[in-house]
Amino acid sequence: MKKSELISKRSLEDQAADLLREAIINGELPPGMRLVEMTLAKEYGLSRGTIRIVLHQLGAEGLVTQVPYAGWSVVEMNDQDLWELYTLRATLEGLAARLAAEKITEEGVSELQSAYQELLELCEGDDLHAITRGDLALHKTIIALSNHKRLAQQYRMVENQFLSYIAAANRTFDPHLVGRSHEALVAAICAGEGKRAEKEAIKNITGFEELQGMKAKPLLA
Amino acid sequence: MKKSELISKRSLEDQAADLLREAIINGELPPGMRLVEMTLAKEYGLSRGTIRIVLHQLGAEGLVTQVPYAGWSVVEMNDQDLWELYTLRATLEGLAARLAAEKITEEGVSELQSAYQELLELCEGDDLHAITRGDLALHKTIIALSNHKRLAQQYRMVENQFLSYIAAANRTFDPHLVGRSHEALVAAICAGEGKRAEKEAIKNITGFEELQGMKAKPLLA
DNA sequence: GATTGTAGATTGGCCAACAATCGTACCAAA
DNA sequence: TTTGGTACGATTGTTGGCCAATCTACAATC
Repeated sequence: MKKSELISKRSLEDQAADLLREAIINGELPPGMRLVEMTLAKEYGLSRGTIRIVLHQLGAEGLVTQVPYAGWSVVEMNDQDLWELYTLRATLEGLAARLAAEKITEEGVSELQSAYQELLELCEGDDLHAITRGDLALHKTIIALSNHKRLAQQYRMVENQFLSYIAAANRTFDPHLVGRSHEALVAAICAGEGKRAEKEAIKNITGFEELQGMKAKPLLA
Repeated sequence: MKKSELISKRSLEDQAADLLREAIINGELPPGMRLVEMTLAKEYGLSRGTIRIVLHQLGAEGLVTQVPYAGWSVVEMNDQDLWELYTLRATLEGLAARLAAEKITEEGVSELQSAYQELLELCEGDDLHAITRGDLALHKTIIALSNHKRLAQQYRMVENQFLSYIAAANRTFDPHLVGRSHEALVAAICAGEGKRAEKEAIKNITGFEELQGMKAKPLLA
């Protein structure tokens, strides 16, 4: 543990960005909600300039949109947006799974296995939000194992937009489907089979896609 | 053509961001170059606050980095970064090619063909920079045909980082390889064969990857 | 040589002000 | 009823100045 991480030295900009991002992802600030610079500034006890930078930041992340001189608002998503998020997420996660499998280590295997075990245990219970978090944790582990900073960043962006939709629609994952459906994926990565891992990762997400009743063509032929 | 695009009403922030981005991509501002807020402000005739937002913007795009209280600088890339850009670009372009093929129209075919023809003609000459631009235009056409805003945005980010490296290394594409190598890709898309288009797109980029003498494992098995 | 000031440069963040623009409500004319 | 204008309030766009926090490099000290 690095000492430097214990001393909170993050800029107010970053901290405020985290809070605002979290609020959007949690659904506290629902899609379409208007965000006024001055109001946020007072709310967070910061100046308008600082908030301004934060909003531009979140704009780049695709969480808020701005109409010139009119104002900021939390993004609203339509079917096209949902489709974009699904296809992108599946593709990025496919790449991550492939890379993770290709460079898997013993340590990586145990990390992955423990994340998977934890998810399975959570699926025994009925705390849907906990299951959702467990599922995300597993996926995040795979992304981390791919050791690809840009991939991780882009995946995070997609995931955040996805989460903001989920929260607004008040959806959770189906616990029966979540648990076992990752078995093949985890196995493929641990076995170091990149090609298969990629396929399984994409199948996982496109499978969920159909669950949502979307009309999109599955990415896996 | 939208009228709104004809009326120049863009904010100074956006215009400045474009200029600065272009300067980095062109290599005018080489990797590692220090960027001082006050200096840029005077240079562009803007206030420090405006420049500040622009720098944060470009930071989110991965073109500049900031060390707290120390300053901004144009990103420098190492082998890991190059590898990340290649893998990500290949994957994104693979998805784009697949989607473009799946929803190709007659109009799309002619757009693609004309971009391809133009590239071929440019390859007859010896203006390397023009060939490079033609190549980028073809790829951009494919991205546009996929009709996927988020994919386009992420591809643009990757491409910009890639270009900033290219400019710094003073590289151009090999005209002999560029021209014909896209034939199969264009054909697959026009034929509406998504799976094949995806494969060809990835092959194209990973082929170039090996050209650069990189040790990365090709994405196509 | 290693450590410890110290000074200058630069960012971090705040504030107040004004300009530009948008949205709306309202009024007038056809 | 519809169209057009206009006045107004709200909000963003942009500026300039200000001071604190921090980094960097270099000098001074042991």
